[in-house]
This record gives sequence, structure tokens and C-alpha cells, in this order.
Amino acid sequence: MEKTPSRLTAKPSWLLGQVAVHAHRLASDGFGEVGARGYHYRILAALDEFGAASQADLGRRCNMDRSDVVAALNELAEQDFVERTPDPDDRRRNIVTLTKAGRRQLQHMDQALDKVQDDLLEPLAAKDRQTLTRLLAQLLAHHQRG
Amino acid sequence: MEKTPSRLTAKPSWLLGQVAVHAHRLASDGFGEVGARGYHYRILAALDEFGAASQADLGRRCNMDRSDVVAALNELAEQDFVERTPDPDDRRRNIVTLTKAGRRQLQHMDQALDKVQDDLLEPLAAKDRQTLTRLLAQLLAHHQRG
DNA sequence: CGGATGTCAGGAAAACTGAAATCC
DNA sequence: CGGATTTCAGTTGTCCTGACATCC
Repeated sequence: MEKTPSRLTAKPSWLLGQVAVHAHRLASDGFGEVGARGYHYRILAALDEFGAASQADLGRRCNMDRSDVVAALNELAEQDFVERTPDPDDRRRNIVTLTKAGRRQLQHMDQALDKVQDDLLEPLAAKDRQTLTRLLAQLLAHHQRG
Repeated sequence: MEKTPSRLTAKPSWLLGQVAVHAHRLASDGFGEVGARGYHYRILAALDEFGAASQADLGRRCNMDRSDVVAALNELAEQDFVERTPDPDDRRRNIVTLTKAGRRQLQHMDQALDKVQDDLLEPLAAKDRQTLTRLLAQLLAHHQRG
């Protein structure tokens, strides 16, 4: 066997981007089936996990720009997946809360993502999947609060 | 310690996308310093590794669309990093070759990517870096020819 | 004919920038 | 005043689609 160690398979930052393309394709398909996109999942998941938050907080938690939070919330609110209510303690802020319908939608997206997972990680053994997950989580945690 | 096992840190396909955002930011900065972008690196690296090729072949090797190959080659040819010559054996094709200047530019990009690497993988031990690289390469190889 | 190739025009989702108005 | 928040308008880079003319 012993292929060339080769530039292309030797640079994780490069590999990451390439693999992410495939992951993104799979995820787009999966989310598309439930009529949503990546931005929506991020926000709903963050709301479910950390509870109601202001839009700026959501942006920080989801690693999204404030502008994009606004656009995504507009779409989510239109479908009654989230509610925007003014914060009485700070009139600049909106408090964003997850609705029942929003939580249902999140479950749909979670199931879609689980299928994506299986497709993406198909060539990996269970132990390798855990390792990959751990390493990626480690990287994210480090760069999240860089 | 034992944080919540939490949705967000439990889904590799999700983590991959998030980490890829940071990797992409770092890579854009790195490539920007040498006046190039991801598309250029892909093509130059493929040419260096597999030798001269037609545009369609380049697209397949780089996992790029033919349209984008055209645009990237236009920019690369303008800077004399590649040369397009018609294939005498098949008049539909162009044979794309890497020039000396192109090989130099590729080296610059490689160095830039190496720096990105260090930033991206900073929180990981050497052994973990190898493991991550191996797993990602495994995933890419599998999905490349899916 | 079908099929591959190179080219061009344009769309879609994601990431980002700059500015304005409002409020702490 | 500086600083934070929401919002809007617009740009960029990446990925993708459809079409066309040309050639095998």
C-alpha cells in the first residue's frame, strides 16, 4: 500500500475543510428535508441548551454574526418556533424563547443530523468515532473562547 | 467537571462544521498574506502532486466544479502560475501545467498553511494531532469516491 | 446519436462589513 | 461621553445549477 504521504492528506487544516464540504452537503440535504438550514439549528439548539437569551448572547453562543442572528430569528419567528419579547430590565434587548413548536422542530432537525452522522462517519469504527468527536470538541472549546 | 454531554458537543457532523469555521478563518488569513485563496491552493497542489492534467481532471481531483476550475485557472494563469495549452490528442481539452513561479507560490501557501496548522491544533498533543489527521483523511478518502 | 469538455451566466447559503438608531 | 444591542443594506467567497458550443 503505502501511498505518497502527500501534501493533501498531511494537513489537518486542509483536510478539515475538505471533509467539512462533504459534511455540509449531507447536512444541507438532511436539514432541507425538514425545511430548515444550519443557522436555524444552531439557534434552536442553543436556546434548548442554555435557555432563553438575548440576540447578542445567541450570536456569541452560536458563533454567529449579530446580523445573521436577526435574519435567522425573523424566519424562525415567522414559523412560530421562537418568540421575541422585549427585556423589561434592558430596553435594548430582546429575550428570545423557544416555543413548543420550536422544540418539536429541533427534534426533527436532531433526527436529520443523526442520519447525516451515520453517513458521514460510515467508514469509521465506533471507537474512532468517539475519538474524532472528542478531538473536535477539544478544538472547538479552545477556539470558541480564543 | 463533567459538563452536560449536551447535543452540541456530541454530534461530530455538527462539531466538524463549527471547527471548520475557525479553520477557514485561519486559512483565509494565511492565504490572504500570500495573495491567494483556497481554490488556488487546491489546484496548484493537485498539479504538483499528480502532474499536468485537463481541467475536468483537475475538477475531479480537487473536488471542485468545472465552472470554478475555469475561474480559478483564469486568475492563476494571469499571474503565470499555470499554463493552459490545447491538447493535440483531444481538441476539447486544455492541458494545465504548473510553472516555476507556480511552484514557488505553492511553497508560500504551504508555509502559510503550516502556520495555520499550528494555530488550529494548538490545544492538541502531537499524538492527538496524528490521530485527527488520520481520521479526517479516512473520511475524505471514503467520501471522495462515494 | 450520446457523452465529455471548456466556457459563461447566475443563484443559494454562509460569513462578514459598515452604518444607523436606541438604550445602558 | 463610551459602549452595548438590534436592525438594515450590502459585499465577499464558496458551492452549485443550467445552458451553450465544441469535439470525441
